[in-house]
Amino acid sequence: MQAEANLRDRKKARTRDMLVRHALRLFGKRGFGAVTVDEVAAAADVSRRTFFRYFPTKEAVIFPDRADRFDRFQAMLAERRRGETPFARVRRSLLALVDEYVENVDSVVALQRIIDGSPALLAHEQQLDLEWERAIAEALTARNTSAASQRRASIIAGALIGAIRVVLREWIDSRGELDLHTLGSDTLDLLERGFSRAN
Amino acid sequence: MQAEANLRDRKKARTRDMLVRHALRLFGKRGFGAVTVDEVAAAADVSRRTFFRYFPTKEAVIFPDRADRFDRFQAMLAERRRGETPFARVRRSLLALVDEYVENVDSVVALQRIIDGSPALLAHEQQLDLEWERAIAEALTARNTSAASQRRASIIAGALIGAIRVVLREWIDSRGELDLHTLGSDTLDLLERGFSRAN
DNA sequence: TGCCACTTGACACTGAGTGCCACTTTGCTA
DNA sequence: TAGCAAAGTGGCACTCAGTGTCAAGTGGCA
Repeated sequence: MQAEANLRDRKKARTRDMLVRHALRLFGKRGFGAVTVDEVAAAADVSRRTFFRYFPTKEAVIFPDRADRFDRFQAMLAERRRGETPFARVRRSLLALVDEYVENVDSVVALQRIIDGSPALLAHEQQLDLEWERAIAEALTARNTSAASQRRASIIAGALIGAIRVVLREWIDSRGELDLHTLGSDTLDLLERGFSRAN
Repeated sequence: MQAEANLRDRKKARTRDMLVRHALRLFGKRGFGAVTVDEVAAAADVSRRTFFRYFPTKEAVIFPDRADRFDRFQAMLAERRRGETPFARVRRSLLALVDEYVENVDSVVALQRIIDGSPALLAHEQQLDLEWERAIAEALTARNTSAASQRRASIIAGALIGAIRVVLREWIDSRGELDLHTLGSDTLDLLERGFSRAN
């Protein structure tokens, strides 16, 4: 993104990276709850106060680049193709993210192990999903802005996120053994066709 | 439940009730974040330490009887009727809760207003939904215990909870103007028949 | 080089949550 | 009904997350 950056910015990026790296290392070794922010800061060789200048909370250091992924997802949603239904656009955007996950199985699995060890992190993770739900709901609303239509879009978005959460969880629990692309595709089919149909 | 209770138990119930009552009052007036546990405890005329003997966290005092509702839901799920499909059983159990909500619109709306004012409470609320998701997934699994079948049940449960969350939210935002029973029923139809069908 | 803006560290403070212990209240039995 | 054991409570000290403030350090740029 920012190929050119002055020394100041490079230092900041480096500090941030150090904090994330050491946080993940320590949390992975001893668990999220058993490591204090002081320790993370000390490991990254900055003061405790500086940690909180880079991350608003202790939890936030665990989710350093979720915002980027979300941005990519939104860019995908914005890209409209002729003859593509709103739902198809959401499907395409979601499935496009599959490769990102598959390519990083190991780190995703390791991260999830840390998250599962802390209710605070699990809660934080779910909060982040709300953004996705809103984005999907918006993408599905199209131009028809009747209240009922908007409601329907929101409900579908909620169901999608709920289902996707489970699918990702299953895939991670299988340590990447399952085929995430098939799994995701089947799940979208399931929701599109309805539970009552044999699929 | 426990019609007979000795003095000790009655005192405990009373203290707990006082804590909940004053917490809701103070949070409702000034917001969750602006009220300290000390103040709640003082209002209920107990020590801060005692507050934490009744509730594990500050958040917990907001959700005092969710466990009861969940128990009732599970009891409903356990009640099997002949010729009833698993999905129909879930539908019946969910719709049975509608009246509970409708009867208490005002307190539900007031509570939601408090919850919406605090990310911590929103997160806590979502965590509680996971129990429901697990219960529904279990109810849908029936006897077929193949991995694929269990996965399908979990996915459907996730989608259901995701959709229900949105529906409840819409209903609360309407301050109970919408017909929750119709809304819930339509939503279950939507999921059962699939998004692609015109409903 | 020197000035300005940005970044950092140190310190003090608030509030949530926990362990511990002494004290009081309640239940129960001899 | 006296007295003991158990349950409940208050107070205190402590850890840790998170915030405000300010002085000192460091890089950008003319």
